[in-house]
Amino acid sequence: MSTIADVARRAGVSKMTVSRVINDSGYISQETRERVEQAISELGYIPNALARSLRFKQTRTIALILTDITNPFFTTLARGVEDVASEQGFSVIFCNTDESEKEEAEYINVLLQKQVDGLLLVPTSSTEDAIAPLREQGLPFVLLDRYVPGTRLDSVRGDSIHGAYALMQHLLDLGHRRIAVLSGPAEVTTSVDRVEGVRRAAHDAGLELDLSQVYYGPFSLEGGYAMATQALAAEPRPTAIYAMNNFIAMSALRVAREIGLRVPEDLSVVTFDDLPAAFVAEPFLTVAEQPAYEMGQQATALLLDRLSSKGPTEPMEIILPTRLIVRKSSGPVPA
Amino acid sequence: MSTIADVARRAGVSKMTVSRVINDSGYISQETRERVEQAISELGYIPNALARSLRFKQTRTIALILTDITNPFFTTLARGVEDVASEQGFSVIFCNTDESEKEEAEYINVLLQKQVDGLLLVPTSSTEDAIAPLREQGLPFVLLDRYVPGTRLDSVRGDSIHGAYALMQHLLDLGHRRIAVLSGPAEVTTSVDRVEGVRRAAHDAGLELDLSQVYYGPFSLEGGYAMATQALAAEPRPTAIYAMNNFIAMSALRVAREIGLRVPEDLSVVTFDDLPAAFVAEPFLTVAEQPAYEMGQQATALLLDRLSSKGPTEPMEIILPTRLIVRKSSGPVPA
DNA sequence: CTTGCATATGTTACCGATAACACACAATAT
DNA sequence: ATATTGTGTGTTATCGGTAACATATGCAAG
Repeated sequence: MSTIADVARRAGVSKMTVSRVINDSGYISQETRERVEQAISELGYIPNALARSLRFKQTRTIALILTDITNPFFTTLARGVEDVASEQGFSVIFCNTDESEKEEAEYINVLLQKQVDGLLLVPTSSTEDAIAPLREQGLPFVLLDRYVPGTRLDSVRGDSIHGAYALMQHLLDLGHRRIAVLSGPAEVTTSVDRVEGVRRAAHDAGLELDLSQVYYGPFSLEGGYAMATQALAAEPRPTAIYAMNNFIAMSALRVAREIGLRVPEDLSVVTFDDLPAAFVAEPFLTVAEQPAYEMGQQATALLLDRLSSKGPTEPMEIILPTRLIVRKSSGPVPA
Repeated sequence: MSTIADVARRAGVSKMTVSRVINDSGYISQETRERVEQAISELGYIPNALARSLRFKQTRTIALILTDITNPFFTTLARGVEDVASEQGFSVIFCNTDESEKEEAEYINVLLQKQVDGLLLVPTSSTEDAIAPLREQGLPFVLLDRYVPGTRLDSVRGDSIHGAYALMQHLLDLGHRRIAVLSGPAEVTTSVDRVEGVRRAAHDAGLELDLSQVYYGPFSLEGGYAMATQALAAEPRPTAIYAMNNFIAMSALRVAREIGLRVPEDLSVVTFDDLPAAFVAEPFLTVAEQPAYEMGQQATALLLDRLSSKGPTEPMEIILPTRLIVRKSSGPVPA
């Protein structure tokens, strides 16, 4: 691995002259430039970005901390992030926390050490603990998908309240009254907001949300399985299941099948988050779809914007609309 | 952002002493250690990994270059990579090439500049062009999923030949003889090997593969759609479609539905790559499943191993077995 | 003929860390 | 009493770049 000094020696000039050729800055005679370029290609010289970063205090690297890249919502979002970042010459480090605050804190610590220019974060907890070090070190960051209540921070997320409202309204319109809500963790803002959307829809229909019908658990297949099992064992059995994410919905479908319930004849199932068309031959689930790719794009654009513009600005909250897609998993109340 | 010099000043010692405290190296009196630790926490000092990396020539960062993180096979693989890497204290930069050699070359260039310690690469082309700079700069790398024919390089991949063989044998056992093979790009080794597996299975059954029934196209929904449309328009129509990846299979199912063919009654469909259980309520496709997560894990383990052990070793090719999972998308030949 | 500016290149210091070496002092060995 | 060893700390140089400043030459303007 040759350095700028090697190139300089070979071309018989100073390091500075080589630097000028590389960065096309200052005055260089045509002849010198050619000699330097010759030396560069002979040595296969590649500038060391580390050294540059050390001086410039800029790594042109950002990080994306999410809970699990394996969740198709986050996969798509990650793709949106990487597309925008790479277009603007930034690299993306990705990290999976699995909802662990400890993992999250460790990743943040490492990323601070690595001097990433900015951070996109799907926060695991609703407290400010995780982001405290970020503020302290002055690292620009944008919250993704979730936010931290009571703070004003840059954040990009789906419109959970209205999305949840529309989905609930759809069930109510179909005549459902016994609706089991399988939510994510009670501390996560997406859960809270979606339950709130559900509550409002019920309220606006002249009903009150039966809190005993709201289950809380992890946003995972296992969490969904446990909640669905419990919910469907209740008497009288709910006529609809309202899942707060795709994993939970998938488990609900599984449990329904296991206990011999047909969807939607015996049980309606609706959920947040759609699955990419590439994964489903025949789209079946009625969903509130979030624009995951755009979320990733916009969060990254916002972050990179923060990096380039110096002055402090008002925090920005970008809330993207969800889209209700009615399919075959929801139907009228069974007789 | 405070530096080691700030800490030293505040604690009234030299930078070296602070460095010793941080790294717990050399001799330090208890009293000095406490003063330094005090200063560190007062300043919220975080060591600059860039500066360290510059000295040590080690960034503890690797990169993963793949075609598209959105493909569930690669998503799962990426998760395997990140899990092993983070466990060993490495960060992962991820890059999507979309099968573009230009993108690939650009990413590689940037990553070389950023001094990543190693690279995991799903090569876009079958030539050595892309990896030439890697060898030249002496950057350790492991090929993933695909390889470069005629070279001996570290690589981890699925057993395409035997996987394809088993899947073909399954179709032949069911009595299918008119089988359309919807392959990926003809230059990609996974395509080549899978077609070879198909050919061998046919040969061993006393048949010869009808090359006019082999279609080549991108490993994408669009590619699959075009190939499936063409294949199913042929006369006599094939009784089975053999897709070489999940996207192609999904499009094949779509085309079948569009032209009113029932699967598997009118048409059997089999494919490489399974979808994670979380995405499918009722698993339907007969597949040759590749252990994507393990592939990511093993490739990363191999790469990190190369980084820590100095001496040159024999290149290692790890070929992981695929698993035939027979489901409902394949059935006997229609009468 | 001197001043001034454009052109071309080199020198020094620095970004933030650490290895290697130097130095000072105490305790122990001879 | 002196040499040796262990302990604790500081100084210098370095990783690979670049900003800021310094230097040198040629040519046009006053």
